Amino acid sequence: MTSSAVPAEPRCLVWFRNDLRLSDHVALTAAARNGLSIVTCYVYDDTVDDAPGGARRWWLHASLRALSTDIAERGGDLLLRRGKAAAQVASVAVANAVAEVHCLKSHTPNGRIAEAELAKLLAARGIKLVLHAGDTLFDPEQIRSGSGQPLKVFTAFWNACVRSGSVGTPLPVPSKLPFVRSVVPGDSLDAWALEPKSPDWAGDIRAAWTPGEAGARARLAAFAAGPLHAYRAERDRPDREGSSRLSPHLSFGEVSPRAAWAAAAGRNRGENEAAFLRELGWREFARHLVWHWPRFPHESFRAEFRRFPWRDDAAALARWQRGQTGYPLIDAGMRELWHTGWMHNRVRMVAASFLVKHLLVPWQQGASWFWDTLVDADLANNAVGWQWVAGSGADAAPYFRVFNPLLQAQKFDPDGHYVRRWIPELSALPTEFLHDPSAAPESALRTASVVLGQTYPVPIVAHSAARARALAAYARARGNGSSAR
DNA sequence: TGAAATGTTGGGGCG
DNA sequence: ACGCCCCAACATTTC
Repeated sequence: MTSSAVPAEPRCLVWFRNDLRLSDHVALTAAARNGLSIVTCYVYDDTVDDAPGGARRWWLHASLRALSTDIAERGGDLLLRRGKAAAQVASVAVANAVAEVHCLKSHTPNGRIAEAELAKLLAARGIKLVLHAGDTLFDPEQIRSGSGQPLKVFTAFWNACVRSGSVGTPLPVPSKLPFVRSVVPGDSLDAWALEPKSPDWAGDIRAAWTPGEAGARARLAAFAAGPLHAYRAERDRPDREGSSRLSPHLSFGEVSPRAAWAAAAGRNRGENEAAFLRELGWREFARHLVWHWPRFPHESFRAEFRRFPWRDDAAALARWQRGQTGYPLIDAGMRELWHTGWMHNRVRMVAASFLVKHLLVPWQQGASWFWDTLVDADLANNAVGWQWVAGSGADAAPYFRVFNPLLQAQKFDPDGHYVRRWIPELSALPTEFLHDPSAAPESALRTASVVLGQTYPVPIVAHSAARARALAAYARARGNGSSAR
């Protein structure tokens, strides 16, 4: 195919990023209103350090296929390009002689760099770049303290958000979308080979999820009709279907935060609706922090944690990754993550705390594993979550809040359904011993065919000793801090 | 969006 | 009747 064709009519370009939807898409809606024909594109940039990990590549493949279909049904064509985002978008824009490029504004360091480079490339050709704020409910740049500073405490941040105005109604898919084909060719999705081939490890993930805008809307509707009504308490129960499971859909932008807000913020907003909206608030807060502190994803926000005596323990990290720590709740979570690309939030907190505090492994190593295995991995949420657990972040859990995996299991998986589901080798143990097999009597282990150290590991560390070690390490880091100041 | 150690209180058993 | 002890239950402090 040649690329010399000149478009017959004036065009604009909509660049899809982490916003793989047609409804409530402010950039698409703006483009649909400006009277120009619309070319659409997506760029897969795997040259950046926050390129999608394995689980997200699988999801991206399915989601792009869904978006391509949705666009094709409306007479369009999603052009696929691979490489540096700014260069690719600019080349598509120039070849199609577009007047404007529309996209949603990013909050990540790499996203912002791409926008700046793109603006420069386009300006040199007289093309306008129009950035739209549509990835958050409230523009994270605009929310400030009374003295104009960015906010470091969640509650103050969320109060400022809520005070700043009401959240708008989600936009429908534009009724008229004058899509046209690009005059230059793109890649085929299959050629990107985003799906695992040999071995195909995505079987369980495929069964657990329906990527794409339609799947996202169905999930939101099912959540709003059911679990939302008991969300405040049930969201803490990994043994039940109490959470929204919207995170991967939100992270790819298959559903907008505004649509999620609208599903819970309507009439009779009670404690359950408020609790869900508050979780959307943490997503906003994470974007706010990363916007104002672009180093947040990479280094500890609080200085004393940059000199923390972390351990370089590849063996411990590997056991944590594989779900072989000997603490059933943690191992169940890590195996749920590996098999489904997702882990219940309560278990994420306990498992993350265990890596950082019981094993003293730097939070970045845990964040990196989550990045590769979570289908919902999001740069801001991931870093803010890990730093919250580690105690190194803004408005973080105090360092001495060390989760006791046994107590957490007894409290949030009281009947052991969650642990039994993911650790079948322990499933025959009576519930009273299930969460702490190393304390079970020999007879119970024998009856359940559990041989500690063989069929299931002995705990990698003893809880009380590990807790004491973590507190001592923190005291050392803090002590160093005050003397070095 | 903790847990453990420590302190306080009050009922009941008992000499 | 009274003081003493034990200890569970609850509250506070500390990590």
